[in-house]
Amino acid sequence: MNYSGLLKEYDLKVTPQRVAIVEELYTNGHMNIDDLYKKLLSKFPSVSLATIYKNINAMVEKVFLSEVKIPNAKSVYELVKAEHAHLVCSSCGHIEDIVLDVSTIFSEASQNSGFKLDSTDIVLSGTCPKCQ
Amino acid sequence: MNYSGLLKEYDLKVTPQRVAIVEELYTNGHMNIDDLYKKLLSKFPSVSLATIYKNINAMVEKVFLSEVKIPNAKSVYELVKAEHAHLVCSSCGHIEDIVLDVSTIFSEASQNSGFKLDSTDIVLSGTCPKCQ
DNA sequence: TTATTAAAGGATAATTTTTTTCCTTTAGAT
DNA sequence: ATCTAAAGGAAAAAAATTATCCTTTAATAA
Repeated sequence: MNYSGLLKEYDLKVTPQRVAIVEELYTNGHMNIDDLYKKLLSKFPSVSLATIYKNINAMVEKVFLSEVKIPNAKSVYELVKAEHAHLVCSSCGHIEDIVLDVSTIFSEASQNSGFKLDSTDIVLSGTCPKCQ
Repeated sequence: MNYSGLLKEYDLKVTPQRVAIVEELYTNGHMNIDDLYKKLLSKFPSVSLATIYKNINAMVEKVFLSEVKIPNAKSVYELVKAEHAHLVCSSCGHIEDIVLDVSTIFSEASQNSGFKLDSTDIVLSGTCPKCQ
């Protein structure tokens, strides 16, 4: 995967720290700030936590990453991709993506509320196959 | 509405500060920590922010309140009630409840993932009627 | 009603989390 | 190779949350 290219597409200057962040997120799917910091520290022993924050914020700003708020846990970040929901295992914390057909819910909600909707955030919690 | 009774049902000692918190949430539906603190300050000029935190945590612990994580905003709290989703206006910040039929999504997700699901957190964002 | 006690409130300190500042380094363009 | 705006790192500052300690009070029972 061409991480530098991805960063450029989103008007983000390519630095080793940024490439590492994107690489980690690409590999692990969902990570919180601490996960990222620990991973980056092993590659860049002097990396600063502020660098993680500044970069995550910049990437979210450019709509290259998105923040996923998880019940009873810290937010995780992921690369922006096609719309999807999230599954969270309350037992082991594992998070995975799932594509759902939300059109019914979407129209049901618009009609009943009068809102002009433009995005959905769906997190389903339960127990993953391994933890059952 | 009998706020003291509600608190007792959830094994929470009845204090004026707690009654005020429940009253505010009952009246306003969804409030964040700062909203609550400001409201309580007007009734109890010497109330401490720590009291708000301690009580909110206690009430969440007893499953009397629940935290709702909102995209790009602070969490809000609400009285626990029948399952429902949330609508958020990106323009004015207004939040309202909406009851949706999530059974389809629920079974779709369980079947495709193997997760044993037990709760859904759904936040739909858009523009409310007033802001359109 | 009063006395007792465990819990809650308030003030403050301590932690934790996140952002900002300031200076040095570096990526990207010339 | 040079220049410049932006990024990194260290540290401080700010913001958010939790803990501590003492006082007050709600709930219980005498």
